[in-house]
Amino acid sequence: MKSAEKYLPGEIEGKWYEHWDSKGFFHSEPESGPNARQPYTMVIPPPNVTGILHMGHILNNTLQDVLVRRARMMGKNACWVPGTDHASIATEAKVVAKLAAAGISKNDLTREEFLKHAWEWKEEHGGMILRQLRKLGASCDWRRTKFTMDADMSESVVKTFVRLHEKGLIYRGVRMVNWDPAAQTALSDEEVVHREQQGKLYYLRYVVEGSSDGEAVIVATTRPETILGDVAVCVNPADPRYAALRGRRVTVPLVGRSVPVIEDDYVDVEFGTGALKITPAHDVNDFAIGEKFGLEAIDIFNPDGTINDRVGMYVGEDRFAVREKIAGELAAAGLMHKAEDYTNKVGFSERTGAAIEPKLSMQWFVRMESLAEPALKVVMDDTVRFVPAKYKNTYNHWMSGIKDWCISRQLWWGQRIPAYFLPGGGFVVAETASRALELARVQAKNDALQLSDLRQDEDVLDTWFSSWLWPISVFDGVRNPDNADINYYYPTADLVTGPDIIFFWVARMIMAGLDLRGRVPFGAVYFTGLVRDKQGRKMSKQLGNSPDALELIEKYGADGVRMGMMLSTSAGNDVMFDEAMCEQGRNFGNKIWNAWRLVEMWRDAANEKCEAAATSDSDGRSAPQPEHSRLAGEWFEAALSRTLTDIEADFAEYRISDALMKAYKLFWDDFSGWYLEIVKPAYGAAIDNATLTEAVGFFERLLQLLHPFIPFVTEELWHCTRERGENDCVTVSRMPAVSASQPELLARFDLMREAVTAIRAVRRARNIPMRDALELKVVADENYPTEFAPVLAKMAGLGSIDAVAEKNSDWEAFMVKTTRYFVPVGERIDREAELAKLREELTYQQQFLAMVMKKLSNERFVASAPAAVVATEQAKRTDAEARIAALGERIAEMER
RNA sequence: GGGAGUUUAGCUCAGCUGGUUCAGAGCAUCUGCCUUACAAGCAGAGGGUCGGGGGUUCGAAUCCCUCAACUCCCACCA
Repeated sequence: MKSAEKYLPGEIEGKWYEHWDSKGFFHSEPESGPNARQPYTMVIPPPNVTGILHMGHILNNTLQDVLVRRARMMGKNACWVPGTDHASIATEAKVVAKLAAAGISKNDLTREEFLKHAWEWKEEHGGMILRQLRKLGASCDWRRTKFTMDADMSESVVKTFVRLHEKGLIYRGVRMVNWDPAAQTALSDEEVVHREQQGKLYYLRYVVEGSSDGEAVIVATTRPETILGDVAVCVNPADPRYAALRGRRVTVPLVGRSVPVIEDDYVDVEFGTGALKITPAHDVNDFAIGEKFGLEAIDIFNPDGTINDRVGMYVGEDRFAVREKIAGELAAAGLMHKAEDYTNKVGFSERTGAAIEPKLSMQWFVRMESLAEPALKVVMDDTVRFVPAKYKNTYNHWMSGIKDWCISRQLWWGQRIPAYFLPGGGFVVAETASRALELARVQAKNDALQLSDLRQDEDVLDTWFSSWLWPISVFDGVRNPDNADINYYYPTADLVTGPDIIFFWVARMIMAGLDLRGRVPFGAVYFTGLVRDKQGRKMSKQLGNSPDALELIEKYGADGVRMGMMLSTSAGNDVMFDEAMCEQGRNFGNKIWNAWRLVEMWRDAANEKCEAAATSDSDGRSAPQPEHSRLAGEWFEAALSRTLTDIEADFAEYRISDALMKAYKLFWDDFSGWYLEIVKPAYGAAIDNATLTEAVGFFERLLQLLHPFIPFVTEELWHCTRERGENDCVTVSRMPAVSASQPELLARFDLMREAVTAIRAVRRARNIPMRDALELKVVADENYPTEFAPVLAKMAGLGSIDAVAEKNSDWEAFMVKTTRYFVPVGERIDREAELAKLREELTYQQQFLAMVMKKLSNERFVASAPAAVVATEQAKRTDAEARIAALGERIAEMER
């Protein structure tokens, strides 16, 4: 295949994805036997089924794809399972909104009707994000695509619920829960976000009963509307101010209810007035106190946050409207002592944004303590490695103080709780209705009980109750715990996700993994940061500061966008995303493209010559390989090998951006800037076969090295380097092997490069063009890379290199390490400038030597520093002394 | 209120258990080049008291203390 003239990512990307997919390169099956490959398993953090690709997904999935593609090329049997999440509350909210727009209220529909709409919505909008992931190049095993509400996945969820219930880890009870009045469901603690809010602190007068002078207790509250549910006023028993109130009763303002004054040391004497109103139904602490004192809990709210008819005031009005209104009426009635500005933290629903109402209700909970204990241990001892490790702290803190998990949601979209209520009270929990009936008959001691007598719990389970099974359920390991897939693929290798769901998801997956399979679900968790914009703001829809992911891909190519992301990310740190990075990525693709065009040009020229030779019957054999090309090959082999080694180390530490940067520099600087320039034939000359073969070979290995990062352009060019069958793709090729490390060779090549740079500087200063050959003189010592002289000659445009012992006055001089080089520039030498430069250099070297000598003459240094450190200081001294001597000589010569 | 983290060049970040001329990289900037692979490029250059202060040490960007700024997480003070 011949490369196109210009690098246009849009023209090649889609084509290759289709090809990979049609070949099934990303599909994995378990292997066994002596030749079985090791699995490398990863499960995608399932995006919301109706979501669309945003920058966070790009970051997250590119990282995963890099890891998966690399593992595949390292000879592992890579399996990356994709899928989507039903996102109970968010999806239901969307469906409700859509129905509302069509004039349909959820309340008018039956559960079945609503679910039909929801499934329609899912079919229509679902899975778009998965198609977008293909654009990004994600090498998922699409045949394994899962949805958390697929029949088998739901079965796994129900089975797990039953199992945990049997183990006594699930219970039902009336608890204070976080009530979302918008979604009209309970939420787990993790789904509530606390934000500061400007409000008022109202000081209300509770008149003491039986006092003639209108004596009152002043109570401070931020929520005056809740006085409707007041059942007591509480003071600290040690508070002398209220000693006289012991055993008295007070009247709740406006409401007129008579409530007792109780005493509990929970009350902070310092805060407010030291007197607290007790509203057990609407405050967690009040609830605890209410229980302690056996007080009634008066729930004053409807599920939607309006006032109910329990008290008969403000019925049907919204809680916030009532707050305003009641404050005014209290003031009018002289029951408002004062109101002051106050900032407090209010909980909001993560999904709907509604202010959370603490509400007493009957819910299902999972007992967490016994699950959390082993799950904490495996993270602290690195059985599950957290990258970066700082998240171990966060995890530890949460796990140590873990609360029970409220798993019931008053929604329809999700797995319905498999609990069945009996007509005469009580309930049974079972995987199926028929099993439930069996159990119910036993429990009720009534064989005549029919299915229609049972009433299944209306609630569904928290979405995370299905997500926490994900690494197991995608391999059907819940229903069939001994199947081939789960045995081969579990535990997975790495998990890539955001720290924001460390509790929601990561912690719970570890618990589920340990509980269901006795093994952790993954070996490492790589936490990505948040994607922020250039100004450091979180990317969000509201701010509109998030670039359209697909437009970016359109503009820079998926390779460019992937590269832009990878360049600006390090584990756990937020990504300050800058589109300029994508441009850099695109430019890199262009660089690779053009480098190939150069090599291809040489090849075409060589072939033409060969054909011409064949027809003209003359000798068509290639010229012998020039020495500089042979040397360049030797060097680049070593450079490539070193980079491969370094990159391996980076991957072991999950330093993906470092790895990419190394590959980037290897390609751009070493390969394109040096190797290709060294072996480039003179204008009009043909390249020799040996060099051409070697150059193509290097190019192919570079493509392999780069492929995990930028899969598309590398695949395209892979098919240009030689004729290949349709199965011969870089994506399924084996990563090149590392050859022997040659640090000495690389170091000496670098000395040569420095000499080239110095000679180029001389040319620039004297305005000597490359076509004018220079003669280099060198006082060769052990730091003179004599073996690379042919390369030096070519790259610096030298006519000759001669060993000399002494400097001539019209030679311009420079040093590389301890080696002295001279370039005769004839009349063009600028004596004064040269002298000034030399003196400056001399001063620097003298200062440096003085510094070294100070160290070395410090007895304590020599005595306490390790021998190796002292030795390097000695070497520095020798070097510096040599340089100073040389500089002195040169200056003396110049001055002569 | 508790905890964690960050602070190094204009920007984004490396710098692992203190010691290689350690003060780095990429991008950006500036200078000179349209040199037949690439101007999405080439050859170069400039740029930082490593947040402030104090300490430990022969030696500190690196360890300790302290102050400051920013970020995140957790938490029931009305």
